Amino acid sequence: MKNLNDIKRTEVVVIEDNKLFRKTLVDFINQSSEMSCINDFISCEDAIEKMKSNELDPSIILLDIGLPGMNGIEAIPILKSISPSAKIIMLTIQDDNESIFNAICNGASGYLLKDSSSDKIINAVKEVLDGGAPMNSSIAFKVLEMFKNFVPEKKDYNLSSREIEILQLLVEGLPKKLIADKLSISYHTVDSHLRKIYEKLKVHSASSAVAKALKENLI
Amino acid sequence: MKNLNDIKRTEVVVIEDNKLFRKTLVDFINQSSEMSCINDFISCEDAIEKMKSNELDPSIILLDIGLPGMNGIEAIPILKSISPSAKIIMLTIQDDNESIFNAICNGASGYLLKDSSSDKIINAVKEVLDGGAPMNSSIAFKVLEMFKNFVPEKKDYNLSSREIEILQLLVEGLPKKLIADKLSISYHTVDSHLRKIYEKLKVHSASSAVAKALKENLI
DNA sequence: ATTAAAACCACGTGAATACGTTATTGAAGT
DNA sequence: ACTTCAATAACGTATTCACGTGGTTTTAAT
Repeated sequence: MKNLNDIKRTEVVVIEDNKLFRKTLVDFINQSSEMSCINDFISCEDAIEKMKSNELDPSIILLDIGLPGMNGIEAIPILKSISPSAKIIMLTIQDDNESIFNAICNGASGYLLKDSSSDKIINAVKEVLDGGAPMNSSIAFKVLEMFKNFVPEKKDYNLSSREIEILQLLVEGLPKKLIADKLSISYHTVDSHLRKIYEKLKVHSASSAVAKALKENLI
Repeated sequence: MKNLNDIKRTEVVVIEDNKLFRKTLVDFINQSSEMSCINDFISCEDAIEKMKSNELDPSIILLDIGLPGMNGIEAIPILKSISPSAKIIMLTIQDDNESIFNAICNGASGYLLKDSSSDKIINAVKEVLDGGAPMNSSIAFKVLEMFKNFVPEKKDYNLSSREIEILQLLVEGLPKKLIADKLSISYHTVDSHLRKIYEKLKVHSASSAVAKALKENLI
């Protein structure tokens, strides 16, 4: 029972429906010298209600996804609104892209699988407090895969730099005349550049050119 | 000196210009029982040449970014073309978004900072072979940040479903008349829908509407 | 030096567009 | 019952557009 009050321990909240796993987690946290589990909940609804009324403000929330009632992902933004400074670490068996994607977009700070060793979990808490985003390397792999999907490989239409410049202004919504003004060139020059752009992109309207430019990252 | 030939060791190649760090890495790899460093290079040019002529086919390439001559990021696709099954782990001091982004897009399988412990590096190799993508949690954090930037939070412009339908066709590059034909409605109806869309999106041209629709994922 | 390509400019025409204004219908909400 | 609103439709007009066709100048590569 030494060192209990020597330093301010990191306050952790656990939200997990499985009784055994929850107990294991809580015990593990309390056994460490740096952390203390100030509360544990069986559901998000419970956590949200108690955190509101009791004004709990943990530094870390360990959150399962597969919970009865409100699932962990939906709970993220709500928990964040109650306790804005809390960092949320997902601790779950769900490792499908959809879950990972939504957790990230909702603002989770870390994503571990439940089969992680207790050491890893404790360590993840430290890393999150340190500004990191701990995740299993298999999760990281999926994130990278998704990431790559977001970046379309750009075909090369051989646009000159001037053409790209004009395409950019077109994407900004400027009509030919204003493009001409902005570049201090004649309307007719913009016109002939645009024709060349249409030809290269194989389109026949400004809208199509804009769509192609944005979809294929030409700008 | 036992166990040297008991099992097939994972063949690793190191590309790193700093002599001391390279030696440290190589020694560490060779001291482990699972891996063996079959070659180490001071530059990408060196590695590419020798790997081509000697038909080296390592399972893992540890690759620095900040190399004299060709940098590590440019080298990724070349190394992959020579040795397609090789997984590449970046091991570098560069932790700017640009470098991370490019390494990922070029197909790196892992991304560690040089200050990682040797244990972590050895472990990363195992994780990569296991289909994971090991990375420091600070790197992971940056990846998540970039990831979130790719997913624009969509504002709600209160477009009706019909308006969205028409906006989609506009994005496909169809002129009003063809949109009308496709939906079997009058040109004038499309026209008035588009006016409403422009009004809601606060734009004044088809191009701008297309740009906004694509940038903000309205479709 | 010659060639090629990018960037520049001009005129005209028919088509398409943006927008003011007005109006009918039917469904959803109060 | 009343109102609001999406969806439909129409007419006119000034503006902008796409594209045919004709150029010049500047820059870069051979």
